[in-house]
Amino acid sequence: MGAAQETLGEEQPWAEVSPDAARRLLVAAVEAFAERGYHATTTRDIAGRAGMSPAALYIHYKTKEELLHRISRLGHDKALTILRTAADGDGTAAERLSAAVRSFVRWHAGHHMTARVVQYELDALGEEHRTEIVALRRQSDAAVREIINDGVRAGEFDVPDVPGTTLAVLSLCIDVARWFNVAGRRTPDEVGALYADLVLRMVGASPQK
Amino acid sequence: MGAAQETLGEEQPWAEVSPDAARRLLVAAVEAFAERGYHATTTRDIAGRAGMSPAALYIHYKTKEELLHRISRLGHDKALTILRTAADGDGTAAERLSAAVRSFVRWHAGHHMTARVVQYELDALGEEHRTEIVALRRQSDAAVREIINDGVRAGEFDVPDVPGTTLAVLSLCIDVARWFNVAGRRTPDEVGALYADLVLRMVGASPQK
DNA sequence: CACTTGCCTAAGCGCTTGCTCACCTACAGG
DNA sequence: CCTGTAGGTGAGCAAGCGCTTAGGCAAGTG
Repeated sequence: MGAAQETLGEEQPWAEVSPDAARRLLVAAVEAFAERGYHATTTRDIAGRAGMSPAALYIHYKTKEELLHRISRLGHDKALTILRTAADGDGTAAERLSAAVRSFVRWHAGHHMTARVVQYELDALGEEHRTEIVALRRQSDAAVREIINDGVRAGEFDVPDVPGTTLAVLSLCIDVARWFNVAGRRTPDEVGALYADLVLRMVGASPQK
Repeated sequence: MGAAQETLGEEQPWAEVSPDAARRLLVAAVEAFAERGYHATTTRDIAGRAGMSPAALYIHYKTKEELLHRISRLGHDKALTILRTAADGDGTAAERLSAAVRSFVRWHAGHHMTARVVQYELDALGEEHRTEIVALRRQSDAAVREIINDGVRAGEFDVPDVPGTTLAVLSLCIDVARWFNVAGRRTPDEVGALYADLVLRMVGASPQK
């Protein structure tokens, strides 16, 4: 149901997870965590959604927290890849910032279930796993700050507070996962385009077509 | 500890809650919900923080969910008041939008524990309570949209997509509650000023001092 | 004084939780 | 044919959950 809608997007998700039973459990966990939150989700619920008995979960994952960590890790890897691809691309700073926001937002809207878990269940992770994930987030931050700094140096942007603006841009994009609704009026593409425009205005780039 | 820092802000919080024991429980619940989330917080934890036995909680509140509802209701009332005050104030649309964002963000940063509970534990509420709160949120949305519409009509703003931009502005402000940290480098005032500037850029208002 | 009222606790009930364990089945290799 | 391995189940344990109950104590009122 929910997962099917998400699958319609760009690529087959979680293709890297095997065997099949482990992937089905992980998909079920994403749905459950996104709908009810990590702590409100029971292992029986996850196993049930995957069509298995509660005990089957523990053949593929040591604990419920390991499931969350796997989801969080894969999601953050994807998010970082999106931002780094845009940051390392060709073109002006404005073009790269626009591409970064557009694709980052599109991912958060199109995979809003995964994104919700990835972005809002951070402190349900154990100590070690959380520090690992926080390191990935700092790299995402660096990628965006890099583009904005480039734009300022090139005279394309007018940004008095680069770290603050970087924070605001990422915050704006991430929060899409909270409010985006499949039944809503906007498609992920439309939100991406709108947000790219808004962010260019935030950095004082001359409006582009 | 955490509550003390929050108290340093504008006014004595939760002054409207009485008797004293009920207020202590509510403050304890805000801290606990903000730190660990509603579902991960136990009634024993809340009562313990308030220096009472677990059973004492049920003298003042029927259920744990009623505690969350009270917090959510008071918080949303406060947030709506802030936005309506700014929207109904004097001055140009740019001045009113700037004031709205500045005070709204200042509240989310200064009372980030309360704000976190208010903004991110919505679906832990029961059916009835949630619909009540959602109605308040729609009013907040209307207040901001009102200002932006005024600005467009007056020719002060250049906004192609008013509903979308309204959504983005509110989203940007709300997400402050997620990342704001007391130990961080920025004060609530500074974040408010930064965000007011960014939002004016988003609506294409001519830069003001 | 007796009696009510407001606020609180110790004990614990019924249930659900994350997780385990003994056992089952399908199938591949020798 | 036997045996090892991968992937599954039903039953259930210990712990913790939200919440209730019976009762205690201090202050206010007739």
